[in-house]
Amino acid sequence: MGKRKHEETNNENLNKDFCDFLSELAQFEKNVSRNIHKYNAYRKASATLAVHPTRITSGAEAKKLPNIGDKIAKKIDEFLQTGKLQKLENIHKDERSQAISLLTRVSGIGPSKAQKLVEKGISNLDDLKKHSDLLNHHQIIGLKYFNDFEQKIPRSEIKEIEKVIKKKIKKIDVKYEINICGSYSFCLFPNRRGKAESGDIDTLVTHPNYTSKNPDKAHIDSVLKTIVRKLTNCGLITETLSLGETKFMGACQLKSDLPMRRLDIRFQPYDQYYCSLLYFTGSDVFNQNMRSHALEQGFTLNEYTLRPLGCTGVPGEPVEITCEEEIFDVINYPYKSPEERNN
DNA sequence: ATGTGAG
DNA sequence: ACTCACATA
Repeated sequence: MGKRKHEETNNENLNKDFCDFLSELAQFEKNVSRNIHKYNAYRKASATLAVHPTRITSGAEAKKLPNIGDKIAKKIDEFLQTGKLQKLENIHKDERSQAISLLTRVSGIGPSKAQKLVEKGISNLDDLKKHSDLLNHHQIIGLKYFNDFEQKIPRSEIKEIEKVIKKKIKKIDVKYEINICGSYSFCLFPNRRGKAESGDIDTLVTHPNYTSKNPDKAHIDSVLKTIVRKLTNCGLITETLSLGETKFMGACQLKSDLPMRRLDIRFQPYDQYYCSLLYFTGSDVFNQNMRSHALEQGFTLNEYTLRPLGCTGVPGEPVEITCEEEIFDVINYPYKSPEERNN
């Protein structure tokens, strides 16, 4: 999902047109100007407007909100008066900017690599295909499946892939626990949050014998590699982008007439599994809210653990967690099923 | 070790 | 925000 521009904003955003141009400016600053501060500034401004309950009618009005200063206020006025932004018009006309923005959409190519390629005169995907010698393995696969990787994955397809993954892994040992996270989780229809489609397939795996206390490095290394080998042999996994002790990134294909899909598999310690599951199920906004609630209750929650905060603010020993509900329970937060975590 | 990239 | 994997030095 890394390459996708923006998350769906929830209930009717009255300032969506402003958010759109701010997001585009943010992308430009990140990918072309390589100015992370401006990138963050535009993103924050966009996020502020996205949740603002009323339609903004002037720059001055916007400026009263947090994260919006002089410059953005002026842009809002310009947009309100002319329906466009000269700065964006210029960017659209600029071939170098367009080339960098395009190359950046290839999985594995970031702003730095894109800039180097454009300096070498490469400005589109055909040029890039002719110069695959300049790309690493990840980037070659990203280019090969450029279109496939930008397709959303229907929930029904993820369900099928889930079946194959579970079947193959359980065949190694039924004690493995396997969950598909991300927007897949939320649903009544297809994904853990139940959204109808996802950008990629994020799989979490654990085994009771593998805990953070008892890492047994050599062994866990062979575990993930074995899983990946089996899923490759059965034809599901088609490409490996990276494979470490705890994380696989690659591609899979359910049927030959379907697109290649991005697949990640993480092997997590059993004692940290439910914090991970919560974290990777998201949504991002939900995680943020839940974490700040945890803080109010004197706990710190991250990808791995839920820990009480001592009076000095130092985190204590992790709370033992055996299911997702328990995390909600401990911090006194009303339980939300994955489908209810879209916000 | 450091930078890049993904998520 | 933070971590993992990789490439290069």
